[in-house]
Amino acid sequence: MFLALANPVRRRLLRLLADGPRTAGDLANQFELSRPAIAEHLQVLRRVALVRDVPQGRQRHYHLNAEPLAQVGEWLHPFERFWRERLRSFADVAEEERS
Amino acid sequence: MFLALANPVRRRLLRLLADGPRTAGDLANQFELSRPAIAEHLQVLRRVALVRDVPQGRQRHYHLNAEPLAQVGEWLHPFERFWRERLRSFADVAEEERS
DNA sequence: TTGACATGTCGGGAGTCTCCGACGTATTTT
DNA sequence: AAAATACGTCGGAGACTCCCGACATGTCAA
Repeated sequence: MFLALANPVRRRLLRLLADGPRTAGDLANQFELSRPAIAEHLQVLRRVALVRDVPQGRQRHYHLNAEPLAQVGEWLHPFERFWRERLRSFADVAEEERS
Repeated sequence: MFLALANPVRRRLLRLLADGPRTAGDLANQFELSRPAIAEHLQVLRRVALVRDVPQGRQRHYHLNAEPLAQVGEWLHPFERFWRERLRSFADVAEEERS
């Protein structure tokens, strides 16, 4: 999961798919990389269920399945208070200065 | 950043530090790994500013600096709607079934 | 000052990641 | 049926990750 997100190409793939489904070749054309490289990245994303593929004729439409990302959100949650607290205290200071 | 979180040992280090500062040796004792291994993980976390170290005598106290994690939250944000929508529609279905 | 202690860093081995060209497979077109 | 298209996967090269034992550095205690 975190490992799948550790690669910038895969993160960009996910962002692209957030705008709607795309074919494998279409996705590959968005990068400087070779088509096999993208195919392998898509395989990684498929393994952690972040994308699903729907064969359609000789093409293959990939679409996002963002739900597993919720796990990341859950992991992140206990830490949120740290930067939110910091933001709140910053706001408080601003508040104080205004009065 | 994402790369730093890609390792389970480093994620566990961060969770440990969320409860308060600890010395390097103390942290190392929480793992089956050798002390040098932990020292290197801490170096990675230091490089992305997720931890800070405060030398104190011959020990070194590490403490969490969670702010860079906000970047992860920001990256995640555009995807949140996907699973939140799904959760809402699930709730709607439950609501419907009850009536 | 000498010895013990807490820690960082180096060298190197085993495994993994990332990438590519080449090849195999299924589907559509001619 | 044959050629073209859209893919996936394989073999292998190069870089990187993770780990450890050994060593270096700095600090406190006797």
